[in-house]
Amino acid sequence: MSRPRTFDEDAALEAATIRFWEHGYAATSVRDLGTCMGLGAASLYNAFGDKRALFTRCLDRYLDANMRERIARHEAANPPRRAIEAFLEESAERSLIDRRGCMLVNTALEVAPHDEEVGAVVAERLGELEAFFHRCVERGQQDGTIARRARPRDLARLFLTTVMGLRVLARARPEPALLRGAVRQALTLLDPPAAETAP
Amino acid sequence: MSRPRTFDEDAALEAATIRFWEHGYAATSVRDLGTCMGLGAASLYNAFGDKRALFTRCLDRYLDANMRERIARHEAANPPRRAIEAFLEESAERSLIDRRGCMLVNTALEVAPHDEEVGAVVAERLGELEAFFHRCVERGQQDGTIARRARPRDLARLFLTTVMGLRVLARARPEPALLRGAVRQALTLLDPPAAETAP
DNA sequence: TGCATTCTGTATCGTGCGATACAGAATTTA
DNA sequence: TAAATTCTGTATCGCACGATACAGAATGCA
Repeated sequence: MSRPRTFDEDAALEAATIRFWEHGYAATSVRDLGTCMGLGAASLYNAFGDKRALFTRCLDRYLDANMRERIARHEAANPPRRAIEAFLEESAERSLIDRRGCMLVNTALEVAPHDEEVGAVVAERLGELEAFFHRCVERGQQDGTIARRARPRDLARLFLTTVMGLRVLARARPEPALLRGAVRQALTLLDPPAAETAP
Repeated sequence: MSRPRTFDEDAALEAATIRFWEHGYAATSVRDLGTCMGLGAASLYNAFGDKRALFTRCLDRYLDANMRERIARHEAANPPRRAIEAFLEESAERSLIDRRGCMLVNTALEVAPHDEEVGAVVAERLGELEAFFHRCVERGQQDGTIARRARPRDLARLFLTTVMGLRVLARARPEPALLRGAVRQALTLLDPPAAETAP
């Protein structure tokens, strides 16, 4: 009943997500959003509530399409050790290619400290990423591809920290050698003691 | 000649720095600054130029009083390996105690991507921190306190990444076990191969 | 066809922003 | 003491912000 929408809600959300991703929360105005979504102010408020509600929908959308997608993809396609390697390497390469950075990291710094609800979402998603690393380390240690000397909990914590750090560094120093070097060094923690790796 | 200032420029800069540190660049208004600095708008603009010029002075000030001070202090008081350990541990503890996070990290994400000059300052300071780690690793490898298997360049890059990552995580998950675990794991890279540390 | 309902475009609200104008107060130099 | 210069408090500029009001357009249902 009644008049139907003349715009594609999903496409509009996608456009808004990109805008928030590129410019952050505060620096994106409702007029910016309306323009890039192709909506008047009335349609925007009618369909999505206020700016903050739209942002949280975009954040969830981004995290599903990026973080969760990446975890699932690497975990499905690779054995545990390789999944860790692939995730970290992809994080570095994405940071080098895409100047927008990571919306999760941007949000963790800009919004999370001043917004309890957003903060909880960010914390939960960081927990998911940590859990991914933790699973992979445990399984890799079981199948012998990952050195057993490290505690899975701490290793997962460091990998999580490394991903966050890569995203920050990339914003000011998008240098391949820097990011790849950091990843290479982090991944040495997976190697067996090595000392004499020879047969 | 002429009427002298009735305020302490250094104290005013300190107050402005704290404000920018806590709220970031965009979310700090010139009126906020005037209030916390105890200045009218005219005095503020007369003494410091516009908002952006004041910010860059505050950023430099912050980095001198924090990052450079910390590097110098740890490097002067400790042998190289211990300097790295102390710096990373202090980074974690500061992140846990001080909810403001690190102004360098905040700026790297909020301002650097949209401001070439600020971006150059951030990149240069990150380079200083990387150089500190690099020096310590090289010296520690020479005096035998740091394992020789790692490349100093990559190890320095990872430590830099770790510090950045800690600051991000702390904003959304200020959990001692998380930050300390990551630091503990990063520092194992300094240990000799260890192979069978067991009895 | 006509009523109820939901969309959409436009105009506008009140607020706070960065920045400036200006007059008067305070100080040095002559 | 008078002139010149620089500070300071206040008032205000034009603008963009997030949000809303309202009338008209478009649909479903009776």
